[in-house]
Amino acid sequence: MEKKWRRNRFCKSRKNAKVTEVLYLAHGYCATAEWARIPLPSSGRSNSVLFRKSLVEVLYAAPCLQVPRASPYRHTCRDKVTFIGDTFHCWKRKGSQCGCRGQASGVEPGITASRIHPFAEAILFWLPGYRLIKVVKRGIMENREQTYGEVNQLGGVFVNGRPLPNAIRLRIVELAQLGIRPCDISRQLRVSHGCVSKILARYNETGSILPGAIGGSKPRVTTPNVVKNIREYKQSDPGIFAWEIRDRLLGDGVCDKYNVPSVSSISRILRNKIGNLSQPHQYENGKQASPQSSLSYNHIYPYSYPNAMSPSGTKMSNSAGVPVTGGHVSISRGWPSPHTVSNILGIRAFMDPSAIACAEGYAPKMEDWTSVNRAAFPSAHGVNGIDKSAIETDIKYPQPTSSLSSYVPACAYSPSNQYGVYSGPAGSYVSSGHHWQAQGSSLSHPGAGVSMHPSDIHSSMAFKHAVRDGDRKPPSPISKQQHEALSSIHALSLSTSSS
DNA sequence: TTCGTAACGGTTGAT
DNA sequence: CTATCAACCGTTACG
Repeated sequence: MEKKWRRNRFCKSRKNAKVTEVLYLAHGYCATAEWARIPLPSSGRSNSVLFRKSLVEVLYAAPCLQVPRASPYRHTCRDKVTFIGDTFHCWKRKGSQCGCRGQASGVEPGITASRIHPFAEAILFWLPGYRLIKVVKRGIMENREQTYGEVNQLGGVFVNGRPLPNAIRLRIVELAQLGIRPCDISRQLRVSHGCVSKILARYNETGSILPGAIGGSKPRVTTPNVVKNIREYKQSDPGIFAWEIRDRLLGDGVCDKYNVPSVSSISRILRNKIGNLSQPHQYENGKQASPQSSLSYNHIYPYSYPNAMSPSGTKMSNSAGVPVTGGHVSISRGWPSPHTVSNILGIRAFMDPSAIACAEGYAPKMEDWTSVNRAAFPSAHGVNGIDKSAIETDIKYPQPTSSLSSYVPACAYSPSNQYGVYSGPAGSYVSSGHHWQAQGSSLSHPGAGVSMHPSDIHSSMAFKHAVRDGDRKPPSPISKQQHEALSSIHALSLSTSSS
């Protein structure tokens, strides 16, 4: 934290450095007076234009404070803000209504500012006199040990180290296909532009919206089959060099360039496993290699996912049922259905109750994101169908009890689970030149204010064959609630705020 | 202003 | 069971 602070504190070249600082204060990142004094003006009215501007930008970054641009301060220099219908009322500390009002869209009555956005209350405490009175550390940022989510500068919620929910990733791609600029997508979805750029670039390259496989290790290259071949080479030519063995492994097709052991590995094998050639086949006698395991690590690497779950919930070995596409790193993980948006959205699971039953491990976690999505993006879905008990089963990211719970993300789905929302090893998408151009008529109208219905997307949008991860994951269906979450994402208004 | 990218701090899962 | 490692993540700041 302090590192971040310093990085920005001394980043004089950035015009919006103060914005960042204010945001960090709002996060509760730097709650001590010592920290707070440094960049701030000592008194109110003598503040610089830049600083005032910065505060305005901060306020605009806070989604709860959709105040008229004409006079943001008039509405925000109060301690409390309560939303009543579409009108928000600013309150003084003592509880008397000051009469300031403004329009706030998409806000339910009676919700306080801090529930709309974790920045809000801290900013409100900050603003009067432009002096730091008190930094209110909200629950979401109160204690790092209890923090399950963070808020970026755009007000979006994210979990550090974890991928964005697939629904949002999909939304990014959808909006891009509608012709919306990445910067606008970034603002609208409150996802950093770097992330938008990355996801779009990846989609452009691979046709998949999926994140990469996190964790795990590279598959062993010294498979029993490789060891067996090395032994045979050594037996047939005791004076053979390790690099010669390596060449022969490649030449004989035992390995390819992706999984051929290094010379040092071969040396180690020779030393440790084949050192005593008087005991031939000791390896096979001890650890009988399955015929599958010797087949094709080369087709799995570098995106092996040995722990991927099969639809039946049983562990699937890497090579079991892996379609091998000659030499190419096809890396299918046994996805049976086409890589269409419908499958990406888990429609198959939605239609198939038996499949839903297989997704129990995933459902509650996605639900956590559902709540996040609902909070962050005004949705047409008014009814919250979240299964509380399902949420509570997430032991890794339990729902906090603070009033900010709607902001707290609990994106704890494992990669395999997350991937499980998607399915399909390709086939339906025909790459045709510009990936970013609309591929269906219903998506080809980048006009302003377009409201996109989920069904439009489902029916008209198809994803290219995913050459990375998507087609290597077994299908793991999603629940109805997850589908609802995705729908709520789709129900977003596409109106972009041009700056 | 927009966008690509590297640094960063984080998570994950195999070993 | 824990530590290590190498993959990936999204945010941030820079250019």
